[in-house]
Amino acid sequence: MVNKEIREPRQTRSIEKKKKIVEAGFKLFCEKGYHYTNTNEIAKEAGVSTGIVYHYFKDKKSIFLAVMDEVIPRFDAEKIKELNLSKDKKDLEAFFSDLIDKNVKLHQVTKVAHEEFHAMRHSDPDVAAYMNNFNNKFLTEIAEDLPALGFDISHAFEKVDMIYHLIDQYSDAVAINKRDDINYDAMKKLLIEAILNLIYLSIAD
Amino acid sequence: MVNKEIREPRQTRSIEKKKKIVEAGFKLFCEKGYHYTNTNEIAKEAGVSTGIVYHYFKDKKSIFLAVMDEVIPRFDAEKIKELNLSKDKKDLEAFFSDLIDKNVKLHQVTKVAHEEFHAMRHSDPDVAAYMNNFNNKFLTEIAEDLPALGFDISHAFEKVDMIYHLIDQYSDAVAINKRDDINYDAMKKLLIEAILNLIYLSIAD
Amino acid sequence: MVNKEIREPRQTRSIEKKKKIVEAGFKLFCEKGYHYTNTNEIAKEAGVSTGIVYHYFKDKKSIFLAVMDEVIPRFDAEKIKELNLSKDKKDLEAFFSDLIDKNVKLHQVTKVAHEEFHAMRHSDPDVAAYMNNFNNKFLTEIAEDLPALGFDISHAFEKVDMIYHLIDQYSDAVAINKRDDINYDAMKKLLIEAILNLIYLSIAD
Amino acid sequence: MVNKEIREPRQTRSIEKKKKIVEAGFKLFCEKGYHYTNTNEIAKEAGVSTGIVYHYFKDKKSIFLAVMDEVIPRFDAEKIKELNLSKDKKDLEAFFSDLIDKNVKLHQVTKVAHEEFHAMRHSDPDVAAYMNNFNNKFLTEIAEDLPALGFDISHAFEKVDMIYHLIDQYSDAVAINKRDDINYDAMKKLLIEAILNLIYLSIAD
DNA sequence: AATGAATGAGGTTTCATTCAT
DNA sequence: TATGAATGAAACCTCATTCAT
Repeated sequence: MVNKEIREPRQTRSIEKKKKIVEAGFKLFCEKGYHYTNTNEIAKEAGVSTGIVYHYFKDKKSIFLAVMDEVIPRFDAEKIKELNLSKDKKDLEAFFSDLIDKNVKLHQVTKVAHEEFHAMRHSDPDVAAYMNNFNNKFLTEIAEDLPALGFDISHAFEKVDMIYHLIDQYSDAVAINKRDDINYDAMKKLLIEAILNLIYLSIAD
Repeated sequence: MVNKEIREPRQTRSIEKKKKIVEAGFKLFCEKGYHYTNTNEIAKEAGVSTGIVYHYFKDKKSIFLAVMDEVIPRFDAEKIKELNLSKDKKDLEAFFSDLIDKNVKLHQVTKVAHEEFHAMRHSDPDVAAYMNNFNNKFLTEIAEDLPALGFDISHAFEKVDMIYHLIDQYSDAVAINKRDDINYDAMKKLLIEAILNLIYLSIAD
Repeated sequence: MVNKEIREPRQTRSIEKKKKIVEAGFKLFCEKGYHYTNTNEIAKEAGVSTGIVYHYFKDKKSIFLAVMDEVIPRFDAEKIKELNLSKDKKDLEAFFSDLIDKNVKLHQVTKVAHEEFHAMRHSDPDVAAYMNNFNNKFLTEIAEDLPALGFDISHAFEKVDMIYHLIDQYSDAVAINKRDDINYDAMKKLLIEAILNLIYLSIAD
Repeated sequence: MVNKEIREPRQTRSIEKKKKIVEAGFKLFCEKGYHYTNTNEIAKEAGVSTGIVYHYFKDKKSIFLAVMDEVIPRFDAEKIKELNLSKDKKDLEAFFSDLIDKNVKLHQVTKVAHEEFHAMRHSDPDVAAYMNNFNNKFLTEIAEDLPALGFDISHAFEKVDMIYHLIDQYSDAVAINKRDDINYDAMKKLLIEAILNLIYLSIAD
């Protein structure tokens, strides 16, 4: 029917309105989940009319995708910032301790958002593609940057992937799913040891 | 001739019907996600009428809860079976290699289910409570069994948790989200080394 | 998504409900036109709920198609009945006079319906295909039946088509779009003469 | 240097803009039908803004009415031109053959428009009034012109009407709704014969 | 005279749940 | 127990029209 592309508004006020919709979507998706948030609520939360939402977005899912576009890079930007910040660190133990602490905090803040993204990933191929692609790119970049950071290690891509998930898993556990029988401080020490061991591990091809 | 009908006891047939509904729900939730599966489809897939679904279940969410109740233990039973099966193994390297391979296979089937359960956690406190407890209980059990299996290691709970997630993460990567720049055979070797290192790692409290 | 075929209800009460929806659609489409009738109105007019409409029909257009399916054959059945009725007529002039009169009356009754069908034909290919097919089949059948009726004329198909439209056009003019400067009685006589001439006309191939 | 702008008179530019909107409306109404064309599309097709459309036209229907006002006369002007062009023809057979051919060509373009106008007639009394009058006026004019063209025939109005519709019907069939079992060349010959017969037909009042 | 973002009522359709049988 | 037709609230989305600029 109508060739209806998603508008990229030029004027400042318009961009702000689009942003407001994305922010409203982000807030509500986090609070209630994608499927329990309806477009009228998003419009109301953004302080705009129903119609204008569809002026800027093709459909509800596009709002979600825009939220991801907006939010995920914001999170990962913070992660990379942490990384750069410690470029000249020689004490790897302290570096990872720091990195882990920061990641835990980030998890505490972004928890709901990540959960929702994760949830959507399952039932929607577009979301899945987006998230997989993003994570992979992120990890590949880090692995590629390692030599410049002074690390010349074998199987960098594989190790970075493993380390990333170890840290993420730990952060997740601390931030979201705490167990009584786990000593998280001890676990953190184990984690750092495991990471350091892993970095200098070499295997026979 | 005497009309001698074979009468299936009602309760049994009921239970079977209920089971069919749960199986149908499980299948469809995995395939399409909770929110994209409707009750008519579940009924059709189960080979029963729409109405009867509401005879056995209060509402749609109850079907989901029943699926969790029914399905998650089944998976974990399989996992534990694998573990028991190799109780007498002395060669840990070979043991973990085997365990990883089996977990990869299991993953392709269970991952979708787990993701869906995880996804629902966000929008429903009942699901959240269930999920948070389950995995934890499973891991706690394994850690508690370790001494009986001949392993007397420090920080068993923490290590089991880390190892479990390392393996799970690897399985996930292989089964679902493969990257081009990763050599998964090398990664597996690294993984096993890391696990073995971790097991005998000791840290100062 | 869901494979949702249009149900063909078996039970009598269901069939009646489906019929009611079609009748309601027919009535409202005639009164207000397809685009000015909404599905809620159809449901209300049929005395059913909105939902059940979509139990029997895939979408709004399907209701329209069903109305056509139901109504057009009904009209044409009447036309053909007239034709059979006069199988043994020898006086062609009287026969056509009669046929024309009846067609005029039919036009007066079916006018609105036909106009609506015609209107939809333009903007909807499905409707167009249906109507073209129907009319063509109807005329072809008549032409094929002519020998059995005792008429062995050349170019029967072409002639039947022309005669049909001549009569239809006349009926339309009388029933719907009367002009002051036309003497419709005289026109009818001309029409009959033209038809008779046409029947026995032969042309060189 | 004197800033000497060439100033297009406002009114003229306005009229041109209005014309563009009408042309756009005509094009889109023909292509997709009135109800499937929205005002934004018309504006875009006309190369103007949405707002300005409502400066020149009260509402969407007014655009349609303007399209009719503008377009129908244009077509009929062409038809009459064809007629005049052959004023001095003596060979009626050749004349009609030519007229038919030209009408067939014209039909492909005008038919869609006429159908749409016709369709709108049903749901709108304004359109109905306009349409009912227009064709009638056109045919009346031709019939009144006939004596001046050298034809002094009885029942001119009725015959012109019938001939017009015979040709139109034929053109329609050839241009739009071709059937396999019809030989359109033969049909054309029959058509011309029928017309000639009709012209000189006299009936008893 | 001109723009195009903005409005919001209203349309079509879905689906968890109920109910007559 | 069992059926599946029936309900109707609520979701997503469209579009004629208005309005701030």
